[in-house]
Amino acid sequence: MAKIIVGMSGGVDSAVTAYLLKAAGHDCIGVTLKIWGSEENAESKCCEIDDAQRVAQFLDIPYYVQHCVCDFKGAVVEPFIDSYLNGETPNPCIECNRRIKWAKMIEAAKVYGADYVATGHYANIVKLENGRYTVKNALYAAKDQTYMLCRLTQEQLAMTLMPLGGMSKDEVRAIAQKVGIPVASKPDSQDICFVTNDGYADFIMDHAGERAPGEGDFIDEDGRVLGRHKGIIHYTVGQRKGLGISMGEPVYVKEIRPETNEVVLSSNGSLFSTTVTCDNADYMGILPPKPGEKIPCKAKIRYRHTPERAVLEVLEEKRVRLVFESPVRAATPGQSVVFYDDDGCVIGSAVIVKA
RNA sequence: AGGGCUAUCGCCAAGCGGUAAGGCACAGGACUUUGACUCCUGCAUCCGCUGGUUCGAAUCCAGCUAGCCCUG
Repeated sequence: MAKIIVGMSGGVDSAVTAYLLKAAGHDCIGVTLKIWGSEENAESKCCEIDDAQRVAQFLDIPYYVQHCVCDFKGAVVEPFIDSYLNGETPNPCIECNRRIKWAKMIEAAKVYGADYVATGHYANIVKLENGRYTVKNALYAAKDQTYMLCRLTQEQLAMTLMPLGGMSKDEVRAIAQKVGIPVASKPDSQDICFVTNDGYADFIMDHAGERAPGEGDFIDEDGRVLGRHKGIIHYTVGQRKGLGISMGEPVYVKEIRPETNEVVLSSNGSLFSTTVTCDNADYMGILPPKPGEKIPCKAKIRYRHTPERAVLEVLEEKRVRLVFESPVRAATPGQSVVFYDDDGCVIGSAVIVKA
């Protein structure tokens, strides 16, 4: 029997996690990180305190709320905005997991003298033969969340439990249903949690102030002006909808150029690339490799992308290049690429800078 | 000023006397931790205007209007 901090979002997954651990005889403490939102309403979808509290009460476990709005702003929201202003499409959840969620839960574990922290993520934590910890694909690929967990540290992984890694969403819901957990039929959350109602663009415009970018030109690959865009932050590479421009055939965002405030449009065909250059590399299942090393792997270009065969080439300490066996579509600057081994274990990750 | 050509949904575009294809864009929905991709559904009772010929016209005729081209 262990003492475990269970991160509770107010959703079904974390509720079932807490239930399972308690049922297994562990001493659970529910914790919700209040990450965003004002006093009254407007809570983030990642920390619906009311629901989380009801679940904790139902399960009869101690429950605490940890306030970390300030840290969250600095570690997640600011970089998120900067990234968009820079023409990228960030994955804020990845940074949030490492720098806020796990950091805070582990802090709480120390405070409450807990041995582990647990979450309702669909992933498995494994200790490899080389002694390192990593996350391994969930049994059911549809819900696999290893992508968002790719930057957790060894220390964090060493004391984390994810009991849902071998379960399907249906099984989890069934358990919640059977046990009578209050949020059993609550819909899955999606979208970035702190962007509540207005959507990304408004959110960024509200927070960017002076730096908010204005309208600019849509151009084709040869530089010809095709029309006007609403501002760089409204677009992401590979996007088709919402361009409002009729070319006879579908056109997609190929590139975003913050320096000139231009958005380059192209056909679907020219969105594919075989090599993807990344920065900010981080390693999980292996020790950081040396420049010049080449590591065969399977890589994911975005959250919903089935891993594809590639070779990871280490260029510099933090800089890598992925060379894919077959071209990948719309590699997007700002998005993380996660490399896996053949067992579905995370080798490491990096952030795309250029396709 | 003469001559020629064109005028169909926001854009492109079929249609050639028998009762308005399609693509793009757009809207709604499904999926989704990229407002992404993808998928599903919807989207001109009307063919520049006015008359005429026909059982029947966007399709033929006349006039008008607009745009383009050529010749002075």
